[in-house]
Amino acid sequence: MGVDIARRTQTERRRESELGLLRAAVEVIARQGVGAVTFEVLGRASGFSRGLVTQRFGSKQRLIEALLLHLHEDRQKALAAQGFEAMPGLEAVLAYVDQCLSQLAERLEARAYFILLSSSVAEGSDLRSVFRRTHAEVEGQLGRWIRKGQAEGGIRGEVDPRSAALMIGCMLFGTSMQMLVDPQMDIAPVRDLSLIALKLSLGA
Amino acid sequence: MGVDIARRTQTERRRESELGLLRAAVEVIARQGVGAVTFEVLGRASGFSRGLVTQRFGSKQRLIEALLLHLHEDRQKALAAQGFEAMPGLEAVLAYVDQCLSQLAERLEARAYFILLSSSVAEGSDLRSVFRRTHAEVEGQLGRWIRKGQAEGGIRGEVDPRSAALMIGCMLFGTSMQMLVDPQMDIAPVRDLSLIALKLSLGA
DNA sequence: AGTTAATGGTCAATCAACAAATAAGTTGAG
DNA sequence: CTCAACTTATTTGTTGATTGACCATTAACT
Repeated sequence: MGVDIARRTQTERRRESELGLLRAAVEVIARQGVGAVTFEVLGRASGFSRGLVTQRFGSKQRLIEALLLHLHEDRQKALAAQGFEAMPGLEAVLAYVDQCLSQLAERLEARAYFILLSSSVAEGSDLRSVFRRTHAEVEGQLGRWIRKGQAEGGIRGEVDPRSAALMIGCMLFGTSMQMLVDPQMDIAPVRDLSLIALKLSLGA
Repeated sequence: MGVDIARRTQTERRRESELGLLRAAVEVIARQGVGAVTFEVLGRASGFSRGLVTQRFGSKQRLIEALLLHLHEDRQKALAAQGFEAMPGLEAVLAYVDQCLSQLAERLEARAYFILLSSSVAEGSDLRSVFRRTHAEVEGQLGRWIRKGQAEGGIRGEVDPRSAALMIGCMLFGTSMQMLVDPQMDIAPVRDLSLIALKLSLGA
């Protein structure tokens, strides 16, 4: 009985290669852009062969869709773990904005997400519908916090939660994009000003 | 001496074909995305042949660069014609924001601009440096208006003009992108809320 | 005639996708 | 327990389609 270090079950192999390919896709996209995503490059970056993507995902298109789903699920999980629900509404909104903007600098996944989003806009691809859904989810969440804030009295009642949520979404979107255009940008003052603007326009 | 309707000088021919190609590029980009921009498609859309782009611009890359320059110059001209300079600072800022957001729905050029921007982010292309410059110009302009507003007393003195300008730029950027992701989006409430937020956070 | 503009044939490179071949893991009969 | 048949995972060879670019030819202007 040798040291069966390398021995894994088929399910494990499958899972590991799938995650490996997704991770590789994130890195390639975040570092070199979607244009660099070829089966060849993906194979090298993942340590597998160029043929595996097709085997696992059927096509490049589907790999990207799977990746997007993966990124979104991760994001939702991270969100749930953050404890925003326990905070007062206004505070939750502000903390969420804060966290989104920080993540972009730190996490390759966040970069990859917005780069994919850019790509879908650039190509007019139907991946946009997926992004519409994920944005709608974010805005739904923001809207609930805003309503909660209104119930608590921390947020003015005249504010329309849907519109405010959408505006906040746009703000986050734009700041994230600007960071991708100009990575040198100092995000702190923009974040601070955005938070102030939100406090003033939402706060009771 | 026949009716020389079609007779043009070489310079005119050159200028017309160049503008025709640029106009075609705008339309293709705005309607079908940058992925659809091939010499073939561009030829058909412009009414010229697929070979002309290479003749006029040398390469696809250079066509895009020329287009970007063209779009930016047009935008600057439109801006100058708008009479923002005569307004009080705060008002100019708000009117500018308003105008940017309206244009996006109306003008193909504005769509094309942001689609190209998305593409440069998606591909990590060095076209981003051009966008950094154009954004810096917009922010410079906004910054001047803000300083003017501070001198006039309409904008609070504590506001840092550079950061505020950058924040406004991000807001515009994000709202524009969101419109490209979801053309069905109702922009009016977002615009109104954004303007309110700006008034509250900048206004004295 | 001479010069400049525009066209369309052609080529080489890139790349996604398919499929046949190989490697790794599983199962069950002896 | 073990090894051979079988299933599943992975690799590698190949192909067809797309497309940017080049260039020789034709058309338009001077």
